[in-house]
Amino acid sequence: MALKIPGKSGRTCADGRHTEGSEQLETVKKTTIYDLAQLSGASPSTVSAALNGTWRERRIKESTVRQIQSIAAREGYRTNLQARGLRQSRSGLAGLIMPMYDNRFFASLAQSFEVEARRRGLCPITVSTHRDPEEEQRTAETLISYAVDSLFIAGATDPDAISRLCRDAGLRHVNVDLPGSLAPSVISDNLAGAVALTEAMFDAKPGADARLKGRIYFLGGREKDFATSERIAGFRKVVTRRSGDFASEQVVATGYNPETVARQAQVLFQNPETAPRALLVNSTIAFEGGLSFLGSLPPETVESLVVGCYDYDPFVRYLRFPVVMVRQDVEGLIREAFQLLTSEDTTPRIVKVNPALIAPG
Amino acid sequence: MALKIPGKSGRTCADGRHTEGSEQLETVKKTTIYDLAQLSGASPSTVSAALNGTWRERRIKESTVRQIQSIAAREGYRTNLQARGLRQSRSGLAGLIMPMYDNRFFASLAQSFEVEARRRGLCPITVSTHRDPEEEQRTAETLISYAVDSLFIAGATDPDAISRLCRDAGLRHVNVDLPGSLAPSVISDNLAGAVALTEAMFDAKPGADARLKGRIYFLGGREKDFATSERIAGFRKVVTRRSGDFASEQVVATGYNPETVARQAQVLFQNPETAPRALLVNSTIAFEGGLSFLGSLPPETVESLVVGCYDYDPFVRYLRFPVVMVRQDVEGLIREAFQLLTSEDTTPRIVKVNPALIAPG
DNA sequence: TAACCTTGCACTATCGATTGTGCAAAGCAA
DNA sequence: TTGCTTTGCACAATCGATAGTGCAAGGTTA
Repeated sequence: MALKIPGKSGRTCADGRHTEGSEQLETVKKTTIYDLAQLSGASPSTVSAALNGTWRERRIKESTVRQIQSIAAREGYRTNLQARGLRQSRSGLAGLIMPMYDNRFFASLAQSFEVEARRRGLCPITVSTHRDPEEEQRTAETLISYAVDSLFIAGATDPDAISRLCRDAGLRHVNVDLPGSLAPSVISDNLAGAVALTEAMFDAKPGADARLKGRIYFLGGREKDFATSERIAGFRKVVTRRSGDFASEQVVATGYNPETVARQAQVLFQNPETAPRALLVNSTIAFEGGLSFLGSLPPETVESLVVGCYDYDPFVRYLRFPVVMVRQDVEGLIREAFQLLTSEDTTPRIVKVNPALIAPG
Repeated sequence: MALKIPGKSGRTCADGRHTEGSEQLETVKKTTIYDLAQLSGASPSTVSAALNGTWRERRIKESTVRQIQSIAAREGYRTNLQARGLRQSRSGLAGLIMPMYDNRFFASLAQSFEVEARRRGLCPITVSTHRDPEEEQRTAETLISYAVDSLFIAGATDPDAISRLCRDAGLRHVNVDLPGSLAPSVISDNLAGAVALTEAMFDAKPGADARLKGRIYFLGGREKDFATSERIAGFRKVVTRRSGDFASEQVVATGYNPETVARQAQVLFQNPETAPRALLVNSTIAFEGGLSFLGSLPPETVESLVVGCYDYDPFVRYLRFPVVMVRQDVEGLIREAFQLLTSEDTTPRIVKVNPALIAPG
């Protein structure tokens, strides 16, 4: 499938220009407020005030300030933020801990997070932890040690463990996407999303209430997962109402692994009596597995199938068949998260944000 | 298309548990080496050495060390990394600046970066800048001010501007994906990739050399972009050789915007004499636009088309028609980047890493 | 002109670590 | 016992900023 492109070697060097070169990496001495004090004839504290904006309240003459500022600019002065952070025990950093980057949802989450953080004058910093609980802890500890001013914990395996760390450090934090019991949490309304998605699947073709009786399935995810269990509940609710009937076999949720999901789909289609007429796949990752199996079915079977995906990926819109998707309101999640963070009330609670239904086409 | 799911409101509160509550956020006083010194009867410097691993060379008795360590553990001591960083003028942080997260390539890049950084005992930190040159500069300055130990600059609009900032700060850095002239750079071998992709498109159906003469097009990207121009060169080289002919109209590269690309595709297909029989789309973003147009064509036209995409997305494999893709060797890029960074030689140069061809199916 | 207020800044402690240096006690050889 | 080396640690300076406080010079009011 993946072919290494035959080049001279796996690695090529070229273009050994020596235009400017960076000679003395270690020699550079960064200019400090003390240097500027020397140069301007003012004291370090005056220089500091002139440059950090507190000069008015410290009653420094405006002309002095301007002079210092121009010298600072000339010398290429940059505030040492570690020193400032140490003194103020704040850093101006806002941290986001996520499981991974290469997933539409988390990628957009990071994107929105950065926008909102910058809007608030914070420097956003993102670290992913690969769903490794220890890595999560270590990362949280590290960020705390750098005195981040706030921490967003998205999709952590153990949010409460991180909460405890934050609490010990007196650090404001929120859980996003996966709730915890020790801090405010913002999550998608998975139940509402699943209800809407399932309804949409029933409504996709006329006469579905009877046609889909016992033939609509929920595929992918883990029943114990908070989000999955809520989604299953929504699915079940609608199926029961529309079909007048619900069997536990209609839920196959034993993981996200694409290969596993593909196998499970295959099993579902084996018995023509009960073969799916509608398939709700939980997450794009599981969906990849579903797709790789559906590709092996005869086109007419696939065409007659109603497919839903609880997650969003733009390319899914261009598949051989229409797919109803649910997209989480990432901007909404982040906005609420910042709101929770800035509110005085830090009692643990859950705020739900409604996702959006993405119709096919 | 996107319907707000009708809930009671856009926002729901629930579950106002008061289990543990975090009362005194501001009150917490973090324990320092001075506290531990008090508790253990040792001096702060001894405590410091006991905890940071330098105790052997400072000739501290092992029993003392153990005692201090156990007290530290009991008190939940965490090193204040800002203080350490200030003193050592190093931070233990490795920074990555990227344009965005929600793109497979950059997402994987961040992922690989984190793995490699952790392997080297660094704390990886990623910030995206939305292709905004000023944001890039600001972010670089901020990271430098936090004394990151190294900086990876991926896909920056102006790598050299960032290089200058780094140089002034004596900071090791590399360019990734987009080369600069002031620092070592690691990039994909776009020419080789385009050559391989174009060849694969010619080889997709027998007798293509004649059939595709004047009917194979390059779509998307900007000719001035470094990567795009290299890819066009590769495309052109193969087309010229296989068709014995190449017209400048066969390249339509005026941006990545999906809507624009869709329009341009439409124009290409208007004249049946010259309508594309093969289409190489540059980047998945442009590909989205191409897809949305192809969806409007009669299925048989699309089926007979040979499609290539210079970029990778797993869902593209499940489209109505086969697509040859090129996937950049992200792990390779990052590995080379770290190598360049740790080498003593900081002269600007370019290292090329071969991408991989992903055959359809 | 005395008493007081305002302006404009300098001095100095402080944040929490690291690190060069000094020095007493213990150990050892002569 | 003397003199020297090693062991084990304490002291104090330092990184670069911020912030509380003090104080002289110039203005104002009575």
